[in-house]
Amino acid sequence: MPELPEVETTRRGIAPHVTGQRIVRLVVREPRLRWPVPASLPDRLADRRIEEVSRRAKYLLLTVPPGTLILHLGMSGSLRLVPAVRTPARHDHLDLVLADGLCLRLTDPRRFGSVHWTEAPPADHPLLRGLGPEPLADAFDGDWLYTRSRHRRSAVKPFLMNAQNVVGVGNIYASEALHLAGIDPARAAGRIGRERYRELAAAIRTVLAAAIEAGGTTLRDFLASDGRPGYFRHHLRVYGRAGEPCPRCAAPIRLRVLGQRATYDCVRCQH
DNA sequence: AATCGCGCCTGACGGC
DNA sequence: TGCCGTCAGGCGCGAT
Repeated sequence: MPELPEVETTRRGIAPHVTGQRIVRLVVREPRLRWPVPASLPDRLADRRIEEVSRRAKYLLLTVPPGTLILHLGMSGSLRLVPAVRTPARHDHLDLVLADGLCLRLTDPRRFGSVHWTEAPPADHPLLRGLGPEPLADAFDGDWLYTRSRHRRSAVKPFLMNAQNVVGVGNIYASEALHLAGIDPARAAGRIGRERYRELAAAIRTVLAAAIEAGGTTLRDFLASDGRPGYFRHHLRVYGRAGEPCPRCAAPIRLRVLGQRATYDCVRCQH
């Protein structure tokens, strides 16, 4: 399931191949994604050039003057570069066919992903407008989290997963970062002090950077643009490890449901 | 204003 | 073996 590291892995994988390439055409085989793929999209993209591939939160942004193609991978989506002549498989919903004979192929079994086109600055798009800071950027730190969390009564884990507070921290990395920082995921966000938020912000950066380094986390279906899985799964400290010993104190890892999400923590060393 | 709960969708998995 | 019910999971949205 693509979280920020998986999307960044995808961006890094495709950028060298697609940057500067001319789009021959867009082939839409299945427009029924989370939102319908705009019918006008093929006309807008044909014969245009991809200038840049960037990322905001979990959105991939392809700069294609005069606009921007915005892609979200949902939770089962992946983008791969394949020969345009390769026969598409069942969940290969669209192909961005490039001038060099390859195509960028979007595969998404659950169809929670989406594709958007905007000719305004992408930051103004309704889906991006309200997003919080990038966790790996300077604008994100413990002081920001501390300020944002005052008087919040919700648990810190769903607080972290709220993209208005910080983007890109999904279910896996929220559990991981809270373990690294020694914070109980169920603790009220408003009852955590400034210093602990500084530790938490550092833990988020550490976990995300390490996950990007490992090529993301593959649980079931995430594949990078070259078709290889991510290897961060082997580095996960608590996620998916209920009953196993905590890597820090050896007490058992617990599985709870918090905000309707599976949440893993150590019964002893997170407070 | 903050928070909760729903629904989208498929594949995996467990029970029988 | 095969069928069927259940569930995860990102995230926007409507309800509270």
